[in-house]
Amino acid sequence: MTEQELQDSLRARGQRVTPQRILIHRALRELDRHASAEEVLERVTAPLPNASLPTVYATLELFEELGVVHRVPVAGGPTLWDPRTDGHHHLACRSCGRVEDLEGELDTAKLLRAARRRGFRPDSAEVVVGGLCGRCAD
Amino acid sequence: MTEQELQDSLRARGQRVTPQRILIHRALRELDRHASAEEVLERVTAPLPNASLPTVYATLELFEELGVVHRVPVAGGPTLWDPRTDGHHHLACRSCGRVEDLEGELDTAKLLRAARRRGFRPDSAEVVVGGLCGRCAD
DNA sequence: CTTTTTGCAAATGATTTGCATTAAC
DNA sequence: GTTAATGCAAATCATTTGCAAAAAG
Repeated sequence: MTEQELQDSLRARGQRVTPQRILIHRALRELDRHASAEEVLERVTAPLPNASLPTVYATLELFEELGVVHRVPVAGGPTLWDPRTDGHHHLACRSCGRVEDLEGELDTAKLLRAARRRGFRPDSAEVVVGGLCGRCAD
Repeated sequence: MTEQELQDSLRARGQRVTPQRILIHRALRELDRHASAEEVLERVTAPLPNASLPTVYATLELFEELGVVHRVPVAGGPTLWDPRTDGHHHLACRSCGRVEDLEGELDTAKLLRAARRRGFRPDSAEVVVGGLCGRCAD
């Protein structure tokens, strides 16, 4: 998502366009990996020395509602934020906790049907492949 | 997993069999749903009034290493513990945070291959279907 | 000018650590 | 007897809240 699209998305919901929001979005794009709120703040701190964690948290949550980012809950660590907005899968190292994107098709039709049968209204189906990353598989 | 199997599993790793461990395992089986450490403690407190949270946390982590339980990271809440040891999938309500088991087959061979191509040594592939549960889909 | 957003300080909630005591083996 | 496991109190880590000041529209 471009900066212009973010601004449009914000205005469309009556949300204000602030330097913090622009910079947090830019930080996520530039980090180009799953980052924690702390990591985002660090990156935002260079251009905006007084930026605060509460603002980062509030903004990431807002972005999630706007569909700008995905929240990736992590076992035993801070939740990570993923700037990709398309449905995709994840690799999670159970030793170091690292989470990476994983490309690949998957036929989830059967599972989604099972979910609906349970009264659930599904809107995503993502796989987490667990195991050991190359570095930890020693 | 039966109580006997748990004891064998503990002894096989040189771990001691304690009433706390037996009762925490029993609590998980009897709760028969994804429970938080707090909820496990509550249930253990009846037979063992002095049981403590640190012991519950340490024990659940040990059980995870033994493959006795699964840890389910939850966004915006305490991590939940799942007494099922077979690979299975999850439904996660993005409104109330509830997590339920989901039965169903899935061909993950292609994804696992992609994971290995990335130097990853995968040992599980589980789907999280996100959306709204029946109650929250109003 | 009005209302939202921000930053700061403090609060909360979950989980972990240090350490003396207790219990398994 | 030795060593690991437990319970307690206190610490830590991630995240949220209250509120006055600053900034967006």
